[in-house]
Amino acid sequence: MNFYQAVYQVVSKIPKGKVATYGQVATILSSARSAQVVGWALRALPEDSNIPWQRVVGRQGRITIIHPRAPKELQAKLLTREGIKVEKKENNFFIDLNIYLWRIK
DNA sequence: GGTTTGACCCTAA
DNA sequence: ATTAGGGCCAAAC
Repeated sequence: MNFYQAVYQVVSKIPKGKVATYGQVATILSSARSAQVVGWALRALPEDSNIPWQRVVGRQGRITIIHPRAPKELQAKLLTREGIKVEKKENNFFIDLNIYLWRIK
């Protein structure tokens, strides 16, 4: 299994209503400095994928997506639909990690 | 196999 | 507190 597949496995485990950070996913994969590669993996997903890519955000809870087919407004909308409160400030979207961060027991 | 590319993150100032 | 700069690393060429 390649790194991308491993990323998809972890992301699939993020429960609905929670979010994880790129760095967190990388850390789970014992590759703490590969946060950017996690983003790369998600960017490679097909549009009709069933992977919950919208549940991954930046370290500060900010939506950092850059993808023509998936604007950040879409990610914000999908998260809102899952019951997550998304805050818009200055053309950016933020999630309160104190509330919504996925914590592994 | 060297080079390029960033849905990132940490550090220093 | 806020920001610019640079390191990171797997894939695609």
